[in-house]
Amino acid sequence: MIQKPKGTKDLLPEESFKWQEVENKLKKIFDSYNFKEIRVPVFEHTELFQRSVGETTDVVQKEMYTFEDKGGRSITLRPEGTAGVIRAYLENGMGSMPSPTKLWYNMAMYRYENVQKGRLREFHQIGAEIIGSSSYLADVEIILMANEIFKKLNIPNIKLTLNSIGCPKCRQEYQKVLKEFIGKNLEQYCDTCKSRFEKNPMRILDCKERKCKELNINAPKMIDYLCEECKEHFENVQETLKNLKLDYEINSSIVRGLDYYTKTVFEFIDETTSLTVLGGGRYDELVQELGGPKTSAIGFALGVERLMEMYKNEEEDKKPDLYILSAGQNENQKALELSQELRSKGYIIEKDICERSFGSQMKYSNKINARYLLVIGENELQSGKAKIKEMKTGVESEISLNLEEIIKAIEK
RNA sequence: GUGGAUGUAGCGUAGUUGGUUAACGCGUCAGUUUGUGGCACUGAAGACCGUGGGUUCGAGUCCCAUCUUCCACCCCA
Repeated sequence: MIQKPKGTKDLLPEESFKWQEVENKLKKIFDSYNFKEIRVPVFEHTELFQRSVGETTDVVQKEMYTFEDKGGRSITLRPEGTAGVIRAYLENGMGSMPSPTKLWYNMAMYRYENVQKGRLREFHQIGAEIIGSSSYLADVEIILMANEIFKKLNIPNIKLTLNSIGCPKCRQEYQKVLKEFIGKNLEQYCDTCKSRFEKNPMRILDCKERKCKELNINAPKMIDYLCEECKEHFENVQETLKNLKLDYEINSSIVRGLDYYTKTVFEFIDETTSLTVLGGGRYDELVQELGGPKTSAIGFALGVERLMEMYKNEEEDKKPDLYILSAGQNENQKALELSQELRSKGYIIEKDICERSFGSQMKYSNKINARYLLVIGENELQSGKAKIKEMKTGVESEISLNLEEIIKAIEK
């Protein structure tokens, strides 16, 4: 038997219904903030991700599904959503539409990772982006909207953590100080940290090795080296969140795994698994980096599979309103006609399509939890009268065999 | 990429120190029931025991490899 590729998942009806429920709820939230949906290609030119996500990141270095197509182009299955969205924003001239542009997406992502809990090779992210605002108010709006998701879905034990990683200006200054600090004990750090020292020293603060963590305890913090503008921006964000009574925690070790982030970065963490369910931040340089005009932006991405782990179904999938039981050529024909008419009126109708026996159809109608049962046999066809039965109570009533009467009976 | 565990019908399991046609429960389908479901009873279908090698007269049981799934590291959503 051929199995599905490693790190992929089949969504069976029971679960896909749960996904729909969540998707519908999120759609309502996005609508209420006036975000519009965007859909972009699953694959892009590899260069797009190299330029945006960053050449030195793990995502680009070892996790991308990259291949050459038959025309010799280097193509990559998207490992994240923002790059493609910004590319589409620029390519379609969305910058000349009323600004800011507020977009959301729900797309599959692809990363060649080692599979484990909450980690797949094909996974889904629901994300949102505000393009064209440098104000702290945009930060607040995107964080509020993210927070709304957990509230509306009744998901407890979610912690919001915040940090600011500054802008290229203050980061340069900070990195100098940081390198000085780390440089003193560089020998004691792990190998990956050592290799990051020159290219991207800030990533060292994110190392989970116990030894490195200890060494980092007294490391200078980015927030202490923010330039005036970044500092004020971050203070405004915090001030506003406090006024809104939205709890958060400053975590100076959040640096995010993608290079394009600036200023505010944040993560919503599931405290029971300590997995990041939603992560995001500001990216004021990315639009320019991808060839557009200087444009500030901020966004987040939510791991759908991770969210689903925490979400408890609130509704049940719909059951058939009516099962029409029939046996015999003419009877089947009548059942088919009635089914089609009822279906076009929006009712969920099930009928025999296997030419099964009376008894089998009875059992089947019960198994699929049909609300009502209508029997069409020889007698009914001749007399024009039929019995319709409410399955739950077993109560039967006689009706004329026509649309109006059937609808009246099942609407009861 | 590194380390550890796992793998028997759709699902959950049994399978005794290697020894004939791989067992059970649930589920599926059908019959008892050409005219009313759930219960019960009867029967049927469904597994080359993850895959490929090897050891052996003989392998679901032992060995090797490989894949999958799960866990940890790493990284991230």
